[in-house]
Amino acid sequence: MHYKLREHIEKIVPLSDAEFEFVSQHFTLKRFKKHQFLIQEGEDVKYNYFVLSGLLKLVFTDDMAKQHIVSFALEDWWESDFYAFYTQHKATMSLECIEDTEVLCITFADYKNLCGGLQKMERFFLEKATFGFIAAQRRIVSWLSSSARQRYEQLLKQSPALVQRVPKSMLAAYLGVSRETLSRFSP
Amino acid sequence: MHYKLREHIEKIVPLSDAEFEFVSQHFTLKRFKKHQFLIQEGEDVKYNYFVLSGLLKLVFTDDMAKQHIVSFALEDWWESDFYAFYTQHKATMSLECIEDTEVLCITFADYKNLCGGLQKMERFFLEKATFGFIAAQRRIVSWLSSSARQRYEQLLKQSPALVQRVPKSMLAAYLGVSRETLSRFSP
DNA sequence: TAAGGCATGTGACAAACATCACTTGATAAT
DNA sequence: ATTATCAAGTGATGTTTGTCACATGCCTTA
Repeated sequence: MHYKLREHIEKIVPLSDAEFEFVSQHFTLKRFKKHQFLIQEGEDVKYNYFVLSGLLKLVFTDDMAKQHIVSFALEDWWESDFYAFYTQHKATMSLECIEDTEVLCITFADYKNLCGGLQKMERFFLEKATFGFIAAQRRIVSWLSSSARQRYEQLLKQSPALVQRVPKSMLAAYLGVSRETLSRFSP
Repeated sequence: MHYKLREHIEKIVPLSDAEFEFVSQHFTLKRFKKHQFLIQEGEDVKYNYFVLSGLLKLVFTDDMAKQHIVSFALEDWWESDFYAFYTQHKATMSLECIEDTEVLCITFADYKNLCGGLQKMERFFLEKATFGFIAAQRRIVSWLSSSARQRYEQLLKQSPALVQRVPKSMLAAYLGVSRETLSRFSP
């Protein structure tokens, strides 16, 4: 069961059958339909999510009610409002389905328990957090050093699969440009 | 020795004297003068640095030879070209002193050794990486949802100590606006 | 089949920001 | 004491991007 999770973890740390059985017990499977919310701004954040299939967007809504896409989550990604999840505060962002999506959920208590019970999993999450930080910092660098058009072209190169699965208006909300400006980039 | 490091770690995990002695053995103390480089773009990244005193800037230089400040490192911060450090690639950024600075250095081999030898330290670094990621994501959100002027005002509020220690031209390079534009924000 | 919703493109104009050139004042070096 | 060097402010001008308005085409659903 959940062979995708096992393969994902074993890219970083090898697991015996018994160890993976222990890991499995901490997760529950959930399914969501397009447009459903996994996290709503202002509510509690019960889970960290591992995406088995489908596509999610993590959205921040500003004072002008304008929506900004902080991150997309495809297959094999972990996603949540991490600040809210790790500190047990209310959500400052929402997490919404762009497509029908299957996820494995883990509560904060189970996350702690899993890391405490199996050192390999602490190492796994350390690796994930480290490279998550590096990826976020690279995005900051690309903001600092490139124009909106260049960032769009980088995205086309680096994530062609994503580009084909989401409307351009969402890519605009992710890149931080208006829909109209992005529309004028094509030629 | 290195009581600052001990206090810093003990904010997250308590340590016995023997445990801290073990931790200490993995670090070496170095001193640098203003304008010296701890990391040079294109070279190997031997260390991750913990800042005891002073101030560093992590700089990315683009194709137009324009310099962008990815991050400042004050007392009690960890800093390095993390991608290069963790993957043992060549540096893509440089790390330079803004003031005379004292750091504790740890090599990648010693980092691995420390995490393997003392589980608490793996938990410590997991906590650091997690909240480092969250902080980077918040900076992305502020890029997406605010103007240059608003980001400057946020910085003035959130890091008044930093603002007083670095020239405005560096704040501009950190915020991603020109020196001249930032200069016109004051009134 | 008709009607509504959504994604997309485009023109006109305004706002934000960058760039270049020049100046001033403070600090550091000889 | 004099010259460099650097931080910082400011005017003039151009580029990039946002906003508003409207049109088109596609898909869905009653």
